[in-house]
Amino acid sequence: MLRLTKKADYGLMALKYLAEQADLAEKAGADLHLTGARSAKDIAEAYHIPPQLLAKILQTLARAGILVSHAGTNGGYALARPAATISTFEVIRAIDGPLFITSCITIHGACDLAGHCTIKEPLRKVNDSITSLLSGISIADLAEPVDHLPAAMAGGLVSIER
Amino acid sequence: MLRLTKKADYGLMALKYLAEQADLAEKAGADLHLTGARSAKDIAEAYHIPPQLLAKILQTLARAGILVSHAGTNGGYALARPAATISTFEVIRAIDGPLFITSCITIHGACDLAGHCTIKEPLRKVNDSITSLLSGISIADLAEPVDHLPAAMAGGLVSIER
DNA sequence: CGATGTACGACCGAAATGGTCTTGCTTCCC
DNA sequence: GGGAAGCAAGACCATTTCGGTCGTACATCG
Repeated sequence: MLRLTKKADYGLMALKYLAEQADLAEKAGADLHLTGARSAKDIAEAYHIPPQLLAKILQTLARAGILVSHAGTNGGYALARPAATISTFEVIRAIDGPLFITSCITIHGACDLAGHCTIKEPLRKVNDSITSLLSGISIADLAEPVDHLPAAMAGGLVSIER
Repeated sequence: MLRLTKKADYGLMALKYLAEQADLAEKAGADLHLTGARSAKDIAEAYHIPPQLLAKILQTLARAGILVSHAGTNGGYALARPAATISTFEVIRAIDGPLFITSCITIHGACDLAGHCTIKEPLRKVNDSITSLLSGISIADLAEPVDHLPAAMAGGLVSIER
C-alpha cells in the first residue's frame, strides 16, 4: 500500500545529491554560474541507476521548474532553487502526477459512484494530511543527517512486519 | 502518487456498511447471533461494485480476522469486533499487503542498493507517520459523520489541483 | 434435497511501471 | 568550424500489477 514509484525514488535521490553538490560548491566559494551542476550520467553512476531513465526523470523535473538544465559539454542539471524551498511533495507530484489516495476522488473531486460512495470524505482528509506531511519536508531535510525533522513528522513509530 | 487500490476502497466501504448495520441491529435490540450480518451480494448491490470481486475481498478480510463469515442460507459477513477497534491501517494492510512507501525498503529492511541509497532513512519516517495516521482512524470514524476526527489527523489542508 | 451463500483457485485483459533505443538539437573547446 | 559531450523528446517494449470473471467445491438452513 501507499507505494511511491521507483521514478520518484530516483528523483529524490538525485535531488538530494544535487543539493549536496550545491552545498559543497558554495562552501568552496566556487563562482560557477550553475553551482553544483552535474550531468545525468554522473548521478546515475553514483547511485547505480539506469542513466537513460534518470535522464528522463530529470527532464520532467526541469520542466516542472525544480531543476535548471544546461546543455552542451560540461552541462548538466542543478537545483533551480535552494534545497530548503523544494518540498518532497512537489517533487513527487511532478514525477508521479497528481494522484490521490482513493481512486474515487478524481481531479474534479467527483466520485464515479455519485451518491453511494460515502467513504471518500474522511479519506480525503487523510489525503490532505499526507500532502501536508510531505509538503513539510524539503530536499534539504533529506540531504542533512535527519535527527530533528519538521514538526509535521511527529507521530508514532508503528513497526510494520509481516 | 500514494494511491490505494480499488480493492482497499471497496473493503473500507463494505466495512463501513457493516458497521452501520451492526449499529442498527444493536439499537433495534435484535438478538441475532451475528448482528448485522450481510451477504456479499447485498453489499455489492448497495454500492454498485462487482459482487464477485467484493466477495473475494471480504474473504481476505475474514481470513485476516477482521470479519466473521457465516455460510449457508441467510449467511453473510459481519464485523468480528466493534468498529471502533478496527483501524483503517489494519484493513488496508490486509488487502493490499505490507507494501512500503519506498520500493527500496523491503520486508527485511534491506535496500537493494546496499550503501548508496541514503534516501531511505527519512522516507522511512514518512512511512511511519502515515501508518500511525491510518492506525488512528477506525471504521467507526468512517461510519459516523466526521466532524471531529482523531488528533492524528490535524494538519494543513493543502489543496491540490492540476 | 435444493436454494442460498461462502471458499478458493485459475484465468484474463488492460493499464501502469520500469526501462531501452533513436533521433535531434545545444553548447563548449580545440 | 567541427567534434564531442550533453540535454530533449518521443517511440517502443517487457514485465508486473490491478481489476474483474468463471467454475467448482463446500456449508447451512428450511
